[in-house]
Amino acid sequence: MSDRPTLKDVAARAGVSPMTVSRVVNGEPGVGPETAARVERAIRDLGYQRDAVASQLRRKGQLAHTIGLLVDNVADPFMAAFASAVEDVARQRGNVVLIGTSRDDLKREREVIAAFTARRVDGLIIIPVEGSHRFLQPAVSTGTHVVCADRRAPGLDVDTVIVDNREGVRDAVAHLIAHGHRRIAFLGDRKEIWTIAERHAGYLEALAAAGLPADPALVRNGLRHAPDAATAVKELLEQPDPPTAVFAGNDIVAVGALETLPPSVAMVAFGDFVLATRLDPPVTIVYQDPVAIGTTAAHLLFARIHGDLSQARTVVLPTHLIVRGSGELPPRSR
Amino acid sequence: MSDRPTLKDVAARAGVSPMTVSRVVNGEPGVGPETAARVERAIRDLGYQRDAVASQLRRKGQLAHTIGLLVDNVADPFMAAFASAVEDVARQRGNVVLIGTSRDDLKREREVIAAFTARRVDGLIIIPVEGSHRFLQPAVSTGTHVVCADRRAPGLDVDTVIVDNREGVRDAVAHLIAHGHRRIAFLGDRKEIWTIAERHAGYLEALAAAGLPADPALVRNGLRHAPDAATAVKELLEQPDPPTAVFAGNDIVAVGALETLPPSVAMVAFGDFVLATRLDPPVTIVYQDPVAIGTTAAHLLFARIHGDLSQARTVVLPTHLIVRGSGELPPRSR
DNA sequence: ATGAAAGCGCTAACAA
DNA sequence: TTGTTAGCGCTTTCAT
Repeated sequence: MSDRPTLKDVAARAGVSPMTVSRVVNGEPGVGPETAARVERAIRDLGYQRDAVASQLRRKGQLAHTIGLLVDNVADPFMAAFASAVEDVARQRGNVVLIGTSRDDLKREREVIAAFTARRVDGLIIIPVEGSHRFLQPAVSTGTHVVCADRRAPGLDVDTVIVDNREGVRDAVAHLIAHGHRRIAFLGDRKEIWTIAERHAGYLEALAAAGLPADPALVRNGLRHAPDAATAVKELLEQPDPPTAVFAGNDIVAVGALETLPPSVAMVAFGDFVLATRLDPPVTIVYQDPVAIGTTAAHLLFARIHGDLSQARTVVLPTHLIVRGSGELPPRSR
Repeated sequence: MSDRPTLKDVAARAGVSPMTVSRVVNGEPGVGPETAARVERAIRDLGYQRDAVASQLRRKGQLAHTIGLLVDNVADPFMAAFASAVEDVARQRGNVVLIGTSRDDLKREREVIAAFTARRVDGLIIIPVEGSHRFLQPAVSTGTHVVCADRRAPGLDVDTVIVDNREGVRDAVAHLIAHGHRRIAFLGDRKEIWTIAERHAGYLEALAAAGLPADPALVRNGLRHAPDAATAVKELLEQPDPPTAVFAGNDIVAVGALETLPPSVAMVAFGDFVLATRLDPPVTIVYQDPVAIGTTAAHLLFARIHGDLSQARTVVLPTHLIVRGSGELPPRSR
């Protein structure tokens, strides 16, 4: 296990100065073809690879070609697809991606982001957890660009890519109402999460628009994992005057709910999931495109990195109601 | 957008030498409490954060506390769960993770790995694509530790974490045979992928052990996406003497196959997937634990990074046949 | 076309 | 306890 070869080693072997090697490595002009060939040869012989760390240090104001990506949980299908899209764009642009997870914990988010900025990333794409993100301000003002995705971050004036959660849910709940439902349950993850709060608001707006009462007994929040949702559904259906329809606030909740939800109860879910079309009835969803969110966020970030100085903007991507059956069931007393 | 403050800036503000600030930042002894307090203050005032890049450069032989993780595709649920586990262990150990994807392309894999090693990662965890990995040898011999996960890499003598694919499939196909099936189809992803080749081998072994002929017309490989599998199933069932059971070589193929597979045809799938229990019939699977694979790989890597010099070893994790219904259906002519 | 000197931000090694 | 000097591997700047 020897040391990795340096510029100097290559220079010595090729019988030139380190500077000449540097020029060859970086494809800069001003090296004779004969010399260049000799240097190339030495590079290959030694298996030399430029040290990006050292290079970055000297090139002041230069880019690290590294971005940081912070998600809540990579194992979540939505975030996995999102992260995949970000990585793809980054790669096309010759960047590498540092990935980290917050697990819905602001302290952890701060630590991960600190570890990223300590490594001088050029920018960050984050799915922010609840809480103030003012701690990012110093990084932002010293040139680290930040883009928020999926959720807004309060007190942070940066580019943001979201979908219109409120509208998506409003339409979906109106859809259930149009099919005759009056008692519609809302199942959500932690309501501190921005998207969940928005979706809950959309739910309430749809009820209000139809002149229906909002019964708190039909709302269950804080469902983090699938089994939580399964239990919540069971409890909801056991109470007097149970819901005839259920709105699931995200894919994980939907999948959990489906473990205990009888096929006769109508359902619409926010976000798509595998095999939703294969269930009986197939599950009607509010579709959002994680790849589009990731791609858009990445493009915004790279625009900033490459000098875009315009005002921070918010891109709102559309959602689509995809009708498959479960949301069109009539209300049915059980 | 000012420059980020350096050690020197802090030193000037606190009226001490840079070295003293360095000591405070790194929690080293030999600084008077009074001085330390003044330095801390200056650090906070300026919003100073240590530059990990510069620090790493000087501390020769020291660690970057960064590892590289290469998967085929982060959006794949198996790899997402795997990556999540790796990230978790890395974080616990104070490391950050560079993530990259190969998309089943050796050239891309090489490029991503080169980008990682150029940044002096302490180690790599890779799900290798098909092909020689000898290009990693220089990195390995200059101290970059490598662990392979999920698949073996030919010609690379490094720690490897896999499951016993062959045995898992053998048992599953034997299970189908025990339930009376004689014509069992095999649906696989690209057979160049190590796991798929192993699974196919297990399939053939089970048939041979039961004295059944291996009909090539029942084998479909190269199914990369769900729709490919759906089409393959349709074609298989249309041919004369169609299969009465199907073995799906991975979760993606399974989900695709289920789009067109009639409930009367038996099925066992390799790898679990969401809602497998909710289908009719629920899907019998060969379970493998992506989190265990990721955790094990990460532990092996960190052991190496921290000086483990023992011979490269292979950890083989078990699989489990989880009986749910679809694999216990009797053969039925259609 | 090539090289020498200096320095990026930090820390190892050695004073004082 | 504190500071000085040198240098990590590279690139900028300025010479030749």
